[in-house]
Amino acid sequence: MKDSKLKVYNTLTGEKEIFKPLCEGKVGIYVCGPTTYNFIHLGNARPIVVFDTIRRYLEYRGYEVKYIQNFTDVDDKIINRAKAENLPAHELAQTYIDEYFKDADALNVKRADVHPKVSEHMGEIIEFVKGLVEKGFAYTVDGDVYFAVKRFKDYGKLSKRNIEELQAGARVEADERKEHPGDFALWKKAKPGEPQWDSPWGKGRPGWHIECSAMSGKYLGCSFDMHGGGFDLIFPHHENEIAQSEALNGEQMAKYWVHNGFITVKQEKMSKSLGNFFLLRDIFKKFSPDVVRFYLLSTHYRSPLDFDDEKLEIAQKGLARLRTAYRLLKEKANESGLVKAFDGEKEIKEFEEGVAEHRRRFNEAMDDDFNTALAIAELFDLARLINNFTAGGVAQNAQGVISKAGKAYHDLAGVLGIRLEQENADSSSELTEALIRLLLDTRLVAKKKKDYQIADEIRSGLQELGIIIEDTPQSTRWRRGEN
RNA sequence: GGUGCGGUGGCGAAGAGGCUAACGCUGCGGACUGCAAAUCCGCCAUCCGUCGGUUCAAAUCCGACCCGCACCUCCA
Repeated sequence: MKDSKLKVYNTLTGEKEIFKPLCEGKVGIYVCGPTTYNFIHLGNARPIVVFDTIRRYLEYRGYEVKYIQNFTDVDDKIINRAKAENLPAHELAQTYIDEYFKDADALNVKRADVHPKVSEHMGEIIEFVKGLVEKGFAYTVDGDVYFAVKRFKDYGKLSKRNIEELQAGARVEADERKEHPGDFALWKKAKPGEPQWDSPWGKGRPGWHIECSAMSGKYLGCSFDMHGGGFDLIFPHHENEIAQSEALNGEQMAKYWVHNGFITVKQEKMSKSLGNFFLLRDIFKKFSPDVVRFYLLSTHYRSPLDFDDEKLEIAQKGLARLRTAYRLLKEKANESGLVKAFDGEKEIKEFEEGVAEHRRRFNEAMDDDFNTALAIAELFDLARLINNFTAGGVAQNAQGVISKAGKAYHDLAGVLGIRLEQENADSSSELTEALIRLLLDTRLVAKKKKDYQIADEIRSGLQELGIIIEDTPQSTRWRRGEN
């Protein structure tokens, strides 16, 4: 297998570039995580799943990945919501951090190496702001500290705008105290009743952007490999992070800036302000987290992805198809010699080569800017190949290749975080399984007597209970319905 | 107004100079089945927003235009 080159689209340069980590074999990734004032919605889930998949792929390719995702737990929205609910802000934030993990775990998202919180990094943040003031990139006005965009010559390089344009298009009224309308707060003076911390400029709290600069620096260093988030973070959030970090450290903050596209609803961005958002846990009532993850990866991460139930139903069917192939393979791997005396050498060889070919193409797809849509297509092809091979049963002499193929198939799906083993949704006790078996045996007797009415009644009765049965020449197998 | 992204079969979605335009869903035909389910096989875009241009060769490059979306303000 020749080692192809991984290419990544870099927002900074606007091009797909060969991925070359700063330090060979190691990758540092920082992803902007949620502001924890509510359950996460589908739009929040996309970057979480996308970057988790990127991480998994890099690990699969042998990189040692250090993955950081923050929680913004000090913020206006949290404060407002806490007030409304009459709760301490930190308590509210912690609640939704806990809830975040429930959703993310369900989506099969691996935990980051560190999930830093703003509230636990005040020291680093204050030091950072102090540094910027000392270097002359920031100024103080009445307890607030602002970053002066005009003093940072590269300002606008990520979002491709210049400072004059910003001024022209500004829709917010200029704050008279700022040197330039584009200047943003590094530190905000405390208002009564709000969470606050001591600082050289008096009591206050950090601005939004500074946390990511301070925390990424702490865990990944001044310069790291990849920084990710949604498209809407390019400006102003990431632009400002770059300004802060590069002004202070004098070196490039992150080498690759990676941004995912939006989830849309009827072609419009899903967002809180439009009110057209869907909470993940509401979607989970109808579709399993695995289906949601599969759906999110079925389109390239930079393209917009429209949401509606029908799309999820299609994803559900697709995932079921992949799982069926795996299930059948497992089954055949245990039915050795049942149907066939032996498989032909030629067929076995072709099958093995086919599997290797699909793995190669899967890698190629992922190497091309993490093209999960294409990678999934390879999974479908692999499923068909497996179904074909196992169709007539698998003989003893092919058991080895079939279990190897099963492992390869399972591994590739795992790179995308897709679980081929359907978890037993609810506890199916030994007793219920035995009872189902008993019914199926009874049905077989009925079938032998050609009493199809009884046989069909048992089948439809089980189906209503969510049990789907499939007759094979040898016996009858059963499974739980799709989900 | 500025900046960026996109328009591919009934639907979704890959492909970015040259093999029959992947893959999934749907539909149709067939195999298997008592009937199903699952699976397999076959068929379904002379064509890739429109009009020009470059080229031996273009969904793929260039130009103009039309349409949609996003960012420029908290937002993943």
